[in-house]
Amino acid sequence: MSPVRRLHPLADDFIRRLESEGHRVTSPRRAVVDAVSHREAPFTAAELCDSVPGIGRATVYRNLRLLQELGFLCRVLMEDGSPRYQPSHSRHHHHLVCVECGLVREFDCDIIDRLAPHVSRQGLEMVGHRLEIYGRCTGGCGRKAAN
Amino acid sequence: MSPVRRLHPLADDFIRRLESEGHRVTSPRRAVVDAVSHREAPFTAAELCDSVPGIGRATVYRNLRLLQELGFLCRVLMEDGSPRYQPSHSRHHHHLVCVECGLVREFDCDIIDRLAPHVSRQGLEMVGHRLEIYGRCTGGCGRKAAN
DNA sequence: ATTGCTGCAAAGTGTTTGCAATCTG
DNA sequence: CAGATTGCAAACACTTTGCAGCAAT
Repeated sequence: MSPVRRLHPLADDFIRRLESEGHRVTSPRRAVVDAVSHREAPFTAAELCDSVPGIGRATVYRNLRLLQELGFLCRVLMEDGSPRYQPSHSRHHHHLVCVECGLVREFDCDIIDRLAPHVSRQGLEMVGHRLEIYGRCTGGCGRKAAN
Repeated sequence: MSPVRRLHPLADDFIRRLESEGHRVTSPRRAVVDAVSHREAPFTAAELCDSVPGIGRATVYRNLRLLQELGFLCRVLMEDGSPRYQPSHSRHHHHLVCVECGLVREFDCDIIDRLAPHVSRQGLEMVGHRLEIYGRCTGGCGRKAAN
């Protein structure tokens, strides 16, 4: 157990879900979960490493993957294809990515699923998709790669 | 100049466009363009390197980038985020990617652009997007990562 | 007491860069 | 000929892995 510092509410939820799925709650894992929970804008793996000093890169990556698998985090691809991570707030959604400040909003819409028949006509049975929309915050976002 | 072997018609077109834009047509470049033109399924940079033996990796990468910039090639992201390349046949399109055989079809539709007002309501002025649809060839594709 | 988790360092990927030599236009 | 292009190898950036020790349950 050890120093039980106060956790972000989201982190608290994640921890509970980790426990309930039989994963061990270690102190490094707790730190990663907590760091992740505080993020507003999507972050890179390297940034996450920086925000949990003293914790090994490998551990950060391993937990990053675990959190993705459990659906706590989603991976967002930036315009150049590089991945960022962000806490996932809803089950299925797309991403609105500001190319200026890097902010990502979730965006719900089932428009793609409605393409299924159209796609099927092209000879493909749809099993998934990736949609990211890039743009600029209207009204100016100012902040650069906010955090 | 040197050994002017017969080129794929598409390659021929690319070469002409390269010339007209002031790029030099060297023999390695010609080889890359030709190799690229023969591909049906999307390929990785490594595969392209293999198909132009004797030509440096760096050269392949540099030309790969040039061809993308000129719009001859498009980059397709597979489900895991890894990039593949494919000759681009139309200006704007999305991709239908078979997760079994790796085949990629182009898919035209302006559905995303029609989301613009909706997105704008979320505070983002859309400047671009990425849409890839994953699925399985109906009727069975058989071939594994064709090409 | 198990056995999952961690840290380290090494090994992988995949892509880019510095630079001298080479080739095109 | 000037300047773009190439090849090589080294450098990079990012992520994974092997393994021995540690710690949560």
